[in-house]
Amino acid sequence: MLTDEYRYKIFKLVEANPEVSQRELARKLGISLGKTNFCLKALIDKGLIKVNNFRNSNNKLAYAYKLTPSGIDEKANVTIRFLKKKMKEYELLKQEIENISQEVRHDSH
Amino acid sequence: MLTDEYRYKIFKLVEANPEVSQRELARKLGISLGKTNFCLKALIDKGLIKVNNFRNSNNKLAYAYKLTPSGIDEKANVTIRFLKKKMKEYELLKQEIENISQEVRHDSH
DNA sequence: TTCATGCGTTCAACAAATGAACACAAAATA
DNA sequence: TATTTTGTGTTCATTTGTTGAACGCATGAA
Repeated sequence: MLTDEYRYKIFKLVEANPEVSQRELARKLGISLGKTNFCLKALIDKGLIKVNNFRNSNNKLAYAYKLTPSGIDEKANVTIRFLKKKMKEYELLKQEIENISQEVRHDSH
Repeated sequence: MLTDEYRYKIFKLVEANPEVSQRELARKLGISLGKTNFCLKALIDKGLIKVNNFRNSNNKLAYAYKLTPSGIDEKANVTIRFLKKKMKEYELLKQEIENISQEVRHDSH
């Protein structure tokens, strides 16, 4: 399942390091290789990321994942969406902590 | 899967309203009836909650879920554990929001 | 008696995630 | 050159977690 969390993180990681492998991506995302492949391919299929084969400094064939122009746009959108979601979570969490703290104080007195 | 979140919420809901049905519990927990039954039974099997059959004011047979003495102890423990977990989440979330906010500011300038 | 309601319980079906296994290409080694 | 090793993306059977319709049962209502 491809959520904004993974959209955001994949865009960010790929932009920072286009030569990242799917295995390393999986490790950094904290998810399995299979899911990483699924999410990444979804972004590729939508034309937001493209795959380049290129020769690196050692003349070795390597993969590079690059954000397309629409991918760059989408990264900005997703980042804002994800941030807003996190800020909402933050407020809810703050309230929940206050509520539980009050329960704890109340129960122990 | 029975996590501290549901342990905490079930203890709290059952203590506040022992006559709650599993369907109402499910609704308040925001999970399915099957999962509610699974979690509640786990707490019953551990001797933390006991089931009473009793006659209510209309002489109708009804169920009541009551925290046992060890259940009351465990509720206090779980509440503290859950609160600590939420406070850790809170700090992580705060940091994450700061990081993303900075990215957004940086990218748009 | 018969029907309707509401209870806990079950479990087939679904959804999501995993990671071992695979085909392939390049590099390293014999 | 030929062979083995390494590292890539890809696949998919398996596992894990969740759902909610369906069931048996007990009570109240008709």
